[in-house]
Amino acid sequence: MYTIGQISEMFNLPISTLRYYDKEGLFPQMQRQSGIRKFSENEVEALRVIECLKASGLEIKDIKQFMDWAMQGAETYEKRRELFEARREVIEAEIANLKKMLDMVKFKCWYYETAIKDGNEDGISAMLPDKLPPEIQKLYDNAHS
Amino acid sequence: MYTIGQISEMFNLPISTLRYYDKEGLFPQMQRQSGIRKFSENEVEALRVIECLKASGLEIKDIKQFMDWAMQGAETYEKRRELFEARREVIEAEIANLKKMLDMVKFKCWYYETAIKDGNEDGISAMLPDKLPPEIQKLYDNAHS
DNA sequence: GTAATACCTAAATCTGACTTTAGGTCAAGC
DNA sequence: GCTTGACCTAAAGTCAGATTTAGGTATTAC
Repeated sequence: MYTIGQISEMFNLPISTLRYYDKEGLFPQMQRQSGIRKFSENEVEALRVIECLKASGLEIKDIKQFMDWAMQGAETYEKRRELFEARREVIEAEIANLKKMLDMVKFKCWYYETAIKDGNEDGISAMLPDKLPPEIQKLYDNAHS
Repeated sequence: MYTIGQISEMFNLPISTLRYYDKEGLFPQMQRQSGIRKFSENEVEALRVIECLKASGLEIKDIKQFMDWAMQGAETYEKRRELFEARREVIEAEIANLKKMLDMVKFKCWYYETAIKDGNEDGISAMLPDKLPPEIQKLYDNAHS
């Protein structure tokens, strides 16, 4: 059993955020001892799921919907499975997009390193759009596809 | 040269968003013809950089700062390089985190598939935390590390 | 016994990133 | 000549996700 302060440190989340999540109904099982929240393993696992659904772009109200389904038991297994299948696709798409953005950023790192060495961007401009060094060309092409 | 409507379709961004970016100073070079915005290759490339910096979590005002640096020329190469180096670290960390979240989501997909097959969660509970099928155990361990 | 610390609530406030509203210009088609 | 469509502005409005404020309780430390 943990206090809200311990959970705040454990997950590196402000206490106010944990209270806000509780108010929004994201810990439907949480117990209290004379008004004070008691976070058990159940809430710790809930918080891991919350972080994961949040990272996938799900809104708080939809995370609450999931928690409500979880309270309803076996009859909502299918809905919950579908939710996670959908989040899986969203996260996979987001990783793919970030990899593309990362290639743009790596290209820009090379770009400014080179501009600093040269003192200007003229040499780089002359190599655009398809006469860049092979490794850099790959980054550039992916970032511009 | 493109109109705002063409750019809106090209980048799948609302026209109001493009006007907002312009108002915030993200297209410092943009020309106009009798009041109407003319997006050139320069602005198209700026928009690719905006999308990339935005994906890395940078705020609009900091993207504007970058555009201001770009207008100042060679004296800000080093600042711009540092910015992209920092964004690179942020994006790499975000990809690593999303991969962990993805493992949690994959674990949950398996969890509910299995619960549906079994009609309950009892069999799964009995395997937790370290007697899951090997592939699933990997997902679970990574998601809970 | 009183000061510090950790918890509590309800309600107001803040923030960033848009989006909508209300009103206007301008060129093309009928 | 007038309607339609695509553009324009400034200012107000929206929204999610917190965070802050203002007040209170309860336990421990000195």
